[in-house]
Amino acid sequence: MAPDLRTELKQTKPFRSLEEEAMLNLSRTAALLEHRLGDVFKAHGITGTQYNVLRILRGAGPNGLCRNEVRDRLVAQVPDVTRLLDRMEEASLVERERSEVDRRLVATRITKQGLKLLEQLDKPVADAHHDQLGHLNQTQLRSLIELLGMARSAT
Amino acid sequence: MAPDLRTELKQTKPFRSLEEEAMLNLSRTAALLEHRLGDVFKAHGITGTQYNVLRILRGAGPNGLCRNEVRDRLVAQVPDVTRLLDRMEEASLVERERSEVDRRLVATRITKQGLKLLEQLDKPVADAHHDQLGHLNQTQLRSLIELLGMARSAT
DNA sequence: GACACGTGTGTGTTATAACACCTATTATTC
DNA sequence: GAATAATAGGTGTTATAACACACACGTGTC
Repeated sequence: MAPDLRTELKQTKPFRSLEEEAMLNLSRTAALLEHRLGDVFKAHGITGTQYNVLRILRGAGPNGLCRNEVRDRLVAQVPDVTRLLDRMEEASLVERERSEVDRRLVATRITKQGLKLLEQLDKPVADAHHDQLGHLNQTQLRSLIELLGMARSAT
Repeated sequence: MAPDLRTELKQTKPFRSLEEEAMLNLSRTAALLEHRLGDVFKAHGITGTQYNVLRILRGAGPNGLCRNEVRDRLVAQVPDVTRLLDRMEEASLVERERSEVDRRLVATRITKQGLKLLEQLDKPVADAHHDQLGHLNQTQLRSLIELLGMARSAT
């Protein structure tokens, strides 16, 4: 049932190592699943990264977070958080206010409209996750999560 | 040792489902590993996607492949393969020639320079793979590959 | 051989990513 | 308390991704 990546990509040559095979499987799987998930976000006018920011800010509460804190909590590394937030502010999903205490800081908060959008997305996103990974049982999901965690913990 | 993603991202709320946790782990792991691998490519003036194209064309041999065949074999989905190949042709890594048999087709082949670059990259890329995933044993790598394959095979 | 259709490729445009650099404010050192 | 470093944020520019569209060629049908 589980398709072999080499067949999937019509590759003629075998992988040179198990590490290489794992890395390519990882890239392809992430790209495929993110692409499908991206369709859900796109239907609501945002990108996956923007969805991530909204969830981070919802979790942060009414005080909001400054730019670098948002950056550090993003799942994927984004070098230009300023303009990402610019676009979201333009879309009225977040609001920003310079701190009075430390005038270097700019707190970013999620707006009511941003919260509303997130609520609308909660179910379709959960459905998409279930569609894509629901056929793995709990043991398999836990094992996958564990192995991915190990993969990130290279010395 | 394997870090918990929730801690890693300073998340206050638990994941809503195992599927969600697996998806986020997948995205983050792929982004991290691809980013580090990207540094290797960047040091040689190309991107990860371009490296992928070179490997595809090396595997295809002297007849080359047409654009859509390249597109279908790419690990990640790229909508604009034409200009990707334009840039690589500009860099003398590939060459293109319109087919005499079917004048719609344009065969793309890897050049000697492209082959040379690939050879230079073979070792550093293998090293990077080993650095990043070498601490997993064979059983773990096979298990990871198997689970990722299953994740791609959603109905 | 004229027509509709499918396929392969390329183009125009906009949005975003990526990278290097710059400014403002605060903390630190002497 | 003046100089220096460190931190937070923003800007300018280029490259690439993403999307819709248009053109060229081949195939099948009548």
